[in-house]
Amino acid sequence: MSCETQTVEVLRETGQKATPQRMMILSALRHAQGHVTAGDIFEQVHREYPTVDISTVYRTLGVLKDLRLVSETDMGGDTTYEWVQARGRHHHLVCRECDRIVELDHEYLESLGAEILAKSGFKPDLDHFAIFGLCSHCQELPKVP
Amino acid sequence: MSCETQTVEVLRETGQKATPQRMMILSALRHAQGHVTAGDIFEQVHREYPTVDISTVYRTLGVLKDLRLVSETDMGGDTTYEWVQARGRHHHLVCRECDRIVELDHEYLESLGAEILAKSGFKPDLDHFAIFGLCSHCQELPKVP
DNA sequence: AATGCAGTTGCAACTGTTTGCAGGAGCAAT
DNA sequence: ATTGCTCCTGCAAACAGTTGCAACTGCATT
Repeated sequence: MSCETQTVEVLRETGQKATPQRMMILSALRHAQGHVTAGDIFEQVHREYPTVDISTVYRTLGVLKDLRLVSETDMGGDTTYEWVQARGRHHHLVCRECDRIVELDHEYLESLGAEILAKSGFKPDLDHFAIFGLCSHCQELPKVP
Repeated sequence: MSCETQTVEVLRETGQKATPQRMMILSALRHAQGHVTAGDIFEQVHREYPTVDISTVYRTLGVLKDLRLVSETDMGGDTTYEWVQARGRHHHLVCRECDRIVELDHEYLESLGAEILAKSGFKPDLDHFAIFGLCSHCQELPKVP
């Protein structure tokens, strides 16, 4: 079963509809390399289908996020979205001084998730985290703005 | 040294100024129970000092956040702020189905922070986290919107 | 007490994101 | 193929939060 058909199934199973707008947004997300903003997607879809509205993009991203098909992350600038199957689970360390971003392997959060589930019964979504802090470089600097 | 004086010192040491507006925002933050939004603070300060602008509130919160005197957290609604000394480090588990919020002890994140620092040299700010997921109650439910 | 300058303020305009609404369209059943 | 119900869409208006700017002010220095 193709990726497209599979997503359509998931939508229908949850009582939702596969509209042309959604298909184009889906396609833009899947073909994107890495993280994209709602604006990026809007721009791309708008080229082929000029009447789509940015609110439809946001609403579709919301639906896909609820279905856990895309991850939503705030890394300091505009909110970014990513097709989760594209890259698997990974996270980001965002430096609050220099804004540099380093990737973090999922394994670091795996045990945290298991621990929280075991002790409180809460099942955390640990698909895509942004953790702010100071990178090794900026920790040594005597704070020069 | 009082809490007020101490904060004023921190501001001056970093080349910043202790203005009446900032003092009132500071006071509103410290006397608040728990998390407050920028709007809450604005409303309170505005009563005594009607000419303050909401942008001043946001800018002051930004300064205090950079100084690590307040924490900033997105728990789903408007961004909330908290005077860090008031409650110490704690975190929140936010259910994506029912929006219920459970507190999480700091100890769960302590080892994660140490591990990240040891292996990547990045020093994460783990003052106040919001972790989204499914609470134990909603995991059992057959998804009723 | 007066000075000078860097940091701060209020305003207004702007950004990204969300929401209410009335019309439109997908899809399951017939 | 038609129906009918429900969900979805585009629009416009609203929202929280940010930014550029000219005027102002805290405060270190004298």
